[in-house]
Amino acid sequence: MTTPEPPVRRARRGSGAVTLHDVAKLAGVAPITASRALNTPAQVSPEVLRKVTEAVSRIGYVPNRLAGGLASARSRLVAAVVPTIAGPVFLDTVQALTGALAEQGYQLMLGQSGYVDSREDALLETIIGRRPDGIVLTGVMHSPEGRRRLLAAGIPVVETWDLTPTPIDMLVGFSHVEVGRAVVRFLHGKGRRRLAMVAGDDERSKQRQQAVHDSARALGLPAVPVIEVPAPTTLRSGRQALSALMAAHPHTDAVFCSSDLLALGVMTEARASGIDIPARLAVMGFGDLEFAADLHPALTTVRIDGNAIGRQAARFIVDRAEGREVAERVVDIGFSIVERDSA
Amino acid sequence: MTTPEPPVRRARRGSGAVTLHDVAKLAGVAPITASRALNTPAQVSPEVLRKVTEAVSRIGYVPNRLAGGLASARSRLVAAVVPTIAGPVFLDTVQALTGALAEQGYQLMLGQSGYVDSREDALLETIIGRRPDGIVLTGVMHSPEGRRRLLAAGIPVVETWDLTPTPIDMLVGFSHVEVGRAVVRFLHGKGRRRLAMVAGDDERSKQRQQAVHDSARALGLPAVPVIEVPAPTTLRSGRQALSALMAAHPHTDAVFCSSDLLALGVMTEARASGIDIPARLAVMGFGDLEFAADLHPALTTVRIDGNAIGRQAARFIVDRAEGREVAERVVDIGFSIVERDSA
DNA sequence: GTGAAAGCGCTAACAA
DNA sequence: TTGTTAGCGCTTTCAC
Repeated sequence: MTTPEPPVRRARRGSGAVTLHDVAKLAGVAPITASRALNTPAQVSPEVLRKVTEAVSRIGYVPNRLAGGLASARSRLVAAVVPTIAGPVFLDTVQALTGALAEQGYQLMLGQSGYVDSREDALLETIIGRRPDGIVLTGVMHSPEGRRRLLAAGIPVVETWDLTPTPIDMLVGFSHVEVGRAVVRFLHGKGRRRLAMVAGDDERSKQRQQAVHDSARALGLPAVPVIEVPAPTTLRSGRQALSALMAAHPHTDAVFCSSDLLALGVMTEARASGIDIPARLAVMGFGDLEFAADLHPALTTVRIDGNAIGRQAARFIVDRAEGREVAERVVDIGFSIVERDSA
Repeated sequence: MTTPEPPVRRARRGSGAVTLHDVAKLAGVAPITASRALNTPAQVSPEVLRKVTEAVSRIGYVPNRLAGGLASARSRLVAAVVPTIAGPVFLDTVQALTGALAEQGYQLMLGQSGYVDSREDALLETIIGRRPDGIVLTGVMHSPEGRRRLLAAGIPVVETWDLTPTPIDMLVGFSHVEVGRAVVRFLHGKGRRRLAMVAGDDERSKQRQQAVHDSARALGLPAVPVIEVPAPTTLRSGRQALSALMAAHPHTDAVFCSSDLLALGVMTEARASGIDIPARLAVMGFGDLEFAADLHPALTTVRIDGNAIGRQAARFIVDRAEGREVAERVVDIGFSIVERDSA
């Protein structure tokens, strides 16, 4: 007579990977102690710390952050949304963000809002599904519906590259209106009177356009024609825009472009059609990308410190994730006009 | 007289977020059924599907992918490593990768190997910790130690932008040796005899250098001087390189640059010092970035389809993650020489 | 087609 | 300082 078999425990086999359990066993401590040794080493005795550290390197343990994130409700993941990564404008910001986050043990997930047929809500859904500790919106407009979902999910949000009057949460940017004004003052101060703009069709560009328009009027300058080009801006659209501009407004003596790449396009077209820069036409860019200083003539442009924006955004999110209250939720990173040869 | 209180269950409160349990309750089914309705709708009855779908949208349920990934050992996360995101070379690849993965419900994590004081093993550790379903190495060299760790972790690896003889796992790229040969043949065919190179100091560039050197010798051309510039390549280093080159080798009649940005720098410097392109000096780039066609003169360059590389890499990884065996693990994406005006 | 039970690997809460 | 217990939210396994 046989005793009834106990129910067969068909335990799900783990992935076979080394787990914290293995470390703990090898070190002769409880798993939680091993966990503490790794996460808050100050809380364990030097002896335990040593044993755990040794066990970790002996068996090549790499903590499973999925499990850690699930248990602690802190994923150490940060999402960044850009219109497209292919435009050079936000690269510095993304780079700085990635780097600064990595230094703190956080990682960046990249989302592109401008990608073909990706509806905003689908993007938000994939992002929220990862339960990131924060989300950085860069050069991105978002629907009221999107704002609500983000807020509802309780995810800290940093908006960047703008200074909206009603931020969702945190904000690091600068005033595009001020940029518009400063550029008009600058060009006016250089004796330019017939200004024009070549501008991308994004929201921030529109703000600068409006400011340029208003400032020009205030200074008694003629109306400022605007050639709109689709975002993302390219060298090609800069060339086309200048040729359209000169056809319609041949007496233009200064062009403010909404990106350095557009400015390069304008300069390229100018050279191809024998327009002297800056004698006949002043050209200003926006962004101060790395190449701006080395163009010929060197590009006068509006310097935006994308790197600083990225670092501040990272600081905001890490502070919030670590439970530190963020005193000032809005940082104006400012801008400056870098005067070179093209204007 | 009071009955003894049951032991207080201080259950850890959930984050308060809506879970699959809530959906199931609302739909009147078991959680696992709700799970199936969402993940494998073909397995449930239309009636159940309807109820679950409705419940989801009613309470705004967003699945927790951390939990899902932990339970299923499939994170639907893919890591990409680039030297730095700030250089324009790999942008198309990263963009295509992000987009193609997003379409399949996967997400991209970005890692930069060239960031300050980030040791390779630290980067690998953070990546492996997320248990990604795949990792894409782009323009990145990796130590034998790194290869072993990746392999040991069982993570599918796609190397890109090169055709190494001993791939770790999967590979999508092209032959830099062939590029070097083709460029020399092309320039030789155009009657150029005194070739030179301006080259970044990365490994792939070295392969092209060697090939150029060998091909030139085979054709009986004089030795090809190389001006090395640090990676990432910039417009500025292109300018400096040309001026150094012309000082040392004034009779050079063709320059092959290891990036379009370098080529733009060379062209800029040439113009600044009155060197006519292409009459006096032919210039070739590498990459065929978006701006190349619109330069003045339009840049003759080696076209690399970074977008296709990204899409193929995504396909490799998704195929593997979905359990489809990848028949051919190496894809040569090829290249072509785009003849324009500069050479 | 649907469900109960168990567990993925980790950490919060409590207790000692 | 260390350990026990009970989950985090989901999917696998097995059974019906």
